[in-house]
Amino acid sequence: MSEIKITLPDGSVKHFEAGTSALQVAQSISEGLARNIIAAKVNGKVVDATLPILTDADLVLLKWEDQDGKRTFWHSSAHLLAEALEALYPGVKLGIGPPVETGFYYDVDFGDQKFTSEEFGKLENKMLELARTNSAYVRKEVSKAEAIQYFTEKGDEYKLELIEDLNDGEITFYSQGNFTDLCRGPHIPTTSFIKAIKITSLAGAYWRGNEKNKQLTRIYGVTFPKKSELDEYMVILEEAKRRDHRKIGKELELFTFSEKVGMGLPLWLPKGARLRESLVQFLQKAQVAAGYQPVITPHIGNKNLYITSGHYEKYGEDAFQPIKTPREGEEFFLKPMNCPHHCEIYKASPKSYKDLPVRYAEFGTVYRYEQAGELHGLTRVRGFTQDDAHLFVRPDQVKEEFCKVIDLVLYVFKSLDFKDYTAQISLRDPNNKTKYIGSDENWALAEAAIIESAAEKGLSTVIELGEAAFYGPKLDFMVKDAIGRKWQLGTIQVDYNLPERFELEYTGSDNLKHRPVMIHRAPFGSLERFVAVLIEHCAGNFPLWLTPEQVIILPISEKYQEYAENLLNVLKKHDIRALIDDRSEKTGKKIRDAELKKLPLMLIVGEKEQAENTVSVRKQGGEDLGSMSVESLVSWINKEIETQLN
RNA sequence: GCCGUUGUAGCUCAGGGGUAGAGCACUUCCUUGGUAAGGAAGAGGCCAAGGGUUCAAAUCCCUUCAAUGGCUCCA
Repeated sequence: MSEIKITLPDGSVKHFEAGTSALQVAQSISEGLARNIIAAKVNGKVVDATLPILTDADLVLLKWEDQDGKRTFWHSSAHLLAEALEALYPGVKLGIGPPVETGFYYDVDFGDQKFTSEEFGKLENKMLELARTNSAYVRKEVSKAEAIQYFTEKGDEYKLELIEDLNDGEITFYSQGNFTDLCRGPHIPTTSFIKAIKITSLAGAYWRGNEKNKQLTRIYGVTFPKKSELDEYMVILEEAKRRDHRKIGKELELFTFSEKVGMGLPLWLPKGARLRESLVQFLQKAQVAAGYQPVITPHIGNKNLYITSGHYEKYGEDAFQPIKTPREGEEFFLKPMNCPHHCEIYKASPKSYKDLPVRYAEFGTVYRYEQAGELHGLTRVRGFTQDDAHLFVRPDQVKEEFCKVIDLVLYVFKSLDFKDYTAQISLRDPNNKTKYIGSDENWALAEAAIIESAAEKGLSTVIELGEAAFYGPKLDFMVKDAIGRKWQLGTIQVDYNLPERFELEYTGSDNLKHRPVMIHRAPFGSLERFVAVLIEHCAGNFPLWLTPEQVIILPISEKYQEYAENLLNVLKKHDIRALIDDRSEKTGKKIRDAELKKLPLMLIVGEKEQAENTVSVRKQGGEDLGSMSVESLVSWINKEIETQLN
């Protein structure tokens, strides 16, 4: 019997007989540890804890706490869901059942049977019942012929379709209880690990994600190894709902929608507009410092502009339809992006290599006819304002300019305390080039420029194929909302194509005409989406420099109304956004209301303050800053804001 | 656009085949107060819109619109 060396993460090496499983290794350490082992990572690959290890290996024992452990746990839960579905609804056909970020789903074809959310409880109970049978997840290698035979007999055409794409010799089945599924694994040792189950939602989902295929019923669920973890999860969900920008936006009177105005067309209320204005000023200042020049362009553009840019061919049918004029054949589109307009600004005068880079910036409002089912609060709308800019640069300047834009985006994120973002390099889908315009050479140049710049700035990035814009690759900054959905905020794009389409030129030092490269960029992405994500990040407690109302003056009684008004005037002179609560209410009530409106600073003024010409300052949340002169308050506020912005 | 869910007062929600309910917000009056809810009265609704079933519909059915959870899409 040969012996193998198992290296554990702490560097210790243990000797075992070949064929020992990760679970047995765990048992050799302690029974308690073994009870918590969900799966194992052998030489970097996640496998069943029960899989025999045949050679020397690095071994990581995976528990629930590990990301890969959770994924395995939820994947096995999907199998349990499928088993319960087959038991409750005989004849259902199964699609796929993978883990997701939180939980898992299974796509199911119910045929003629009905399944509604009222049956979640029944399904959960069945799953729990099956989990308690303590069935082992058993792996079995099968030949392609066996696999086809099994699912042909079962009549599951979806699985058969999946098997078609698999190679003989790499097909495995997993079984637990009365259920067998085509599956690569790995899985948890037995069903009894699953102690708490929640079926969370029901959705339609196209088979293999293709709109042309049949729509299956997707059942989402989440499971835990302890009941208490499920309870905690439900609390977190509740908390996330409290942070929802649609809820807070309503409560803080930031924005609204009107059926009459039209779906997906946000209306900014005074406080929301104030907030947005602060963001615009903040970025404008940073952009001027970085050498950008503001430009302004109209909200519509002639159809020919978009024929030139290529947008008409790509989106013409799915956009807001053109505005016609009394003149025969004349058509205008609501502008869906600002780039073509900016290209024409570039062309307004001849450019020398000495003029470049040219950086045109515009807070440009654009209109896109998003599909009805896609609209979502402020994050996906039909009319929105991009903090757009286009840089026209010489080829030798691409990387330097790209890096400077990365710096600007990072500055914006840092100022707003966005730490939890992903930098995503979105490249072309190499298997579906027809979706894109432009030559392979230009795409190669643009993709290389992005990858190199991101590396140079030391960004840790993920690469996504097929996520590029149709005219060029992108570096996208993705941020999660309260419930974990990912949204693209900042974006930087390198584009060799539009300069060609618009025949943009500059005269080089050689006195010949050259073609500039375009960089599209938007640090916020759009003000609407940015504000939405910002709200969810800070739960409506905006930084002092940004919040629509910074200070509220709370006179203790009507007797101090005049004093309060004097204070208000002083604050306004110092550009501090302040208001007075002059209702005939007690101080406790006024404080409570100010807290609910998330006002950062409350000034309580009564007999004492009036006599001493001071204010008593309470910060939101209850901290007492004591009493001070209004001048000291102003400098305190200014210092606070300065700290926040640096 | 597709599958599911929802739509009652400004907001949060209860109710439910027989003339619409609560709390908060709002208005007026009383109260003039010291760090998270003072008291009273009042006003506010075609129960999303349209059609059906019924003696009778906010309630049951259908259609549309909108919101919402997903899918697909996202210049």
